[in-house]
Amino acid sequence: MGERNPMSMAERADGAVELHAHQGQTVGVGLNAVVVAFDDAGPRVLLANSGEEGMPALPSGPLEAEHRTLEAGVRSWVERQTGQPLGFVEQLYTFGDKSRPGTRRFVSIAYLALVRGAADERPAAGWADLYAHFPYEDWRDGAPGSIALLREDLQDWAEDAGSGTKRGRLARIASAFGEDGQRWNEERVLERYELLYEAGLVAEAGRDRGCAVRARADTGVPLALDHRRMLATAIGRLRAKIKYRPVLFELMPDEFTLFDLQRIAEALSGVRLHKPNFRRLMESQGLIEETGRLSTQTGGRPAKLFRYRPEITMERPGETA
Amino acid sequence: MGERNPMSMAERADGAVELHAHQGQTVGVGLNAVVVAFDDAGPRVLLANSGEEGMPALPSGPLEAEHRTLEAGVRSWVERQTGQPLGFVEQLYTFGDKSRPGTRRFVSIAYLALVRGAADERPAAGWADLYAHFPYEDWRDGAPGSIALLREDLQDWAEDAGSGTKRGRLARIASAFGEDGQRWNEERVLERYELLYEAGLVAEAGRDRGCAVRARADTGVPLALDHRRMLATAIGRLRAKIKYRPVLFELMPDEFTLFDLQRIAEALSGVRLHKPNFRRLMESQGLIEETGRLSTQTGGRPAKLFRYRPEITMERPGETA
DNA sequence: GTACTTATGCTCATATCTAGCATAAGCCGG
DNA sequence: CCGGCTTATGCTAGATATGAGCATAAGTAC
Repeated sequence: MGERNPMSMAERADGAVELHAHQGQTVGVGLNAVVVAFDDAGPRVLLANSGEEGMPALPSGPLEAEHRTLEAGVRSWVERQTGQPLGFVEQLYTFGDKSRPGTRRFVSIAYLALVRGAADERPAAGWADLYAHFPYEDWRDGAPGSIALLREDLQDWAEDAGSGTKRGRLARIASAFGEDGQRWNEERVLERYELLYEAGLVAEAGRDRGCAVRARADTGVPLALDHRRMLATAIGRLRAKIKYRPVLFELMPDEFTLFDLQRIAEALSGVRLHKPNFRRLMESQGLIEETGRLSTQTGGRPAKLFRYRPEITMERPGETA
Repeated sequence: MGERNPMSMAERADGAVELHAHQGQTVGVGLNAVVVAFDDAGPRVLLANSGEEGMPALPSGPLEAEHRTLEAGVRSWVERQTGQPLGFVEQLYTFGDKSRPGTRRFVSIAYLALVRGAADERPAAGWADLYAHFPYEDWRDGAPGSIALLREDLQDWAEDAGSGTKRGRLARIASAFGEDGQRWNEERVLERYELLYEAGLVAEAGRDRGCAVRARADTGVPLALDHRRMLATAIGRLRAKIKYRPVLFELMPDEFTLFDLQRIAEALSGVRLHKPNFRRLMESQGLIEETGRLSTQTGGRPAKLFRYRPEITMERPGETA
């Protein structure tokens, strides 16, 4: 229980904590970052080394006195741990449930960050394939192979319950995985992950409850603590946000083709888009302009290069959720 | 920086109430609630008494050991301070900037809550008129009287700056207040409040900086600390959310007419809606059903009474942002 | 030059949103 | 009982956005 166990504040709490708890508790505040980028291999997430059971973890650290703002604290920790400076940063969610009775409470404030380029430019940092942690979220080449098995596993879990619970579970499964009639809603990433967790189909569930995982389907590479839940929250938020805010450009280089843009939109949302429509949408919004140059890297007809016009957007960073 | 261990949150708990990080940081975690309801007089927000300069404050209190979850902590504090039990609760944002050098850091987790009925049923609690704090946000009867003067005040503030800053300020004003061409976007509540704060046009700005407020326009009743900012965040989120989630029903009685529903939607969003279109939208979504009864309270033709069908929605509470 | 690849532009059908108008069905004062 | 008032309810035309397919342009590889 020593230094090796990274976020084990909970276990280290001394008795004084509980004794005086009625006064308002001893609370540790942690900052976590889901840093997303994109390279030739696809969407990536930045991971730091961790101790806990060897599972990789998000970059994170405690809130410190020098941090003028929470956001500054996140930037500082990520850069210290991975060398990666952050561009766009936005608060995601604050997690603070009491983990186990008798353990010390820990509040974790999770952030989403987007950076340009990943392994290409900064191979030192620990970039991982985003979809390695959520294989069932990638529908770019049609329904993932694991999805049928996954549904069966979930079905079994629903069957195990009493009729009341069972109906509720079936409804939630249908809503999250788009079963009857409804179609796949790519934004419900967290809903899906939570179902899998409750159903005991992800490794974290087995770890936290000390029982074996009975999943036959591939439910992805686990992360330390509740970091995969944070990642799910981040992906869901990002998938929703790219539809109404120009966040995509935070991932793009200075110059790009419309198809580059589309590839990234598809990679993040996990679904294929109709090319002419995507192009029309982008051009109609007035957020980009031609640079006048062409890209000959296409393999076919050269594509016009565009640049983002940040003047258009004057969103204030941070809490504009 | 003795500890290089990236995730060394393992700091000793040393005081009864707060954590001393080795950098000397102590953190208190507070919970705040923006509780919104609706009565005959319009939209209301629940306020608790406060000490600070006599300004009213949101119900709030420190996170305690008994609170199993953050949300449970919020419910507990609101009920303790105002007697009001909460229904729908959703996390809003976590504020944690260092207020003044030398002061202890405080992290505040703000929640949005919706309850049915306000002064009607529970006159003891401190319900205040929501738009008393944001008079310029109520466009139900056309542009508020203060808006022209407000724009002039903001204009003056922009003029005061150097040309670079000035352009930025003008752009932000135009974006937030919908000046040239753009029309009023009712969701940008926080953006507007922050502009007014920066421009020194709200009482909190004068209070925090110790200088006089030069506003000629009515910029609303101030709240303690940064509570009006939280309220602005809540209103913005709520205005956005009623468009794509059935949150409106959290404010409604069991039975209501379509026009009742519309009045509340208008009260929250601060703009008038087209009656036939609102009605069509509500009826097409399948979220409500007729009870078979009629309301004769209309003053004209009696209106059909409806009830909400919660079976339809199986949103998980909490983090489904 | 021919085959292949990707970019780009256009059109049509379908949903959704906006706005105005017409009718229904209660109340009220005579 | 009647006309005038109020509010509820229903319909429809036009504008705008979305979804999907097809035709053409302009490079590369052989």
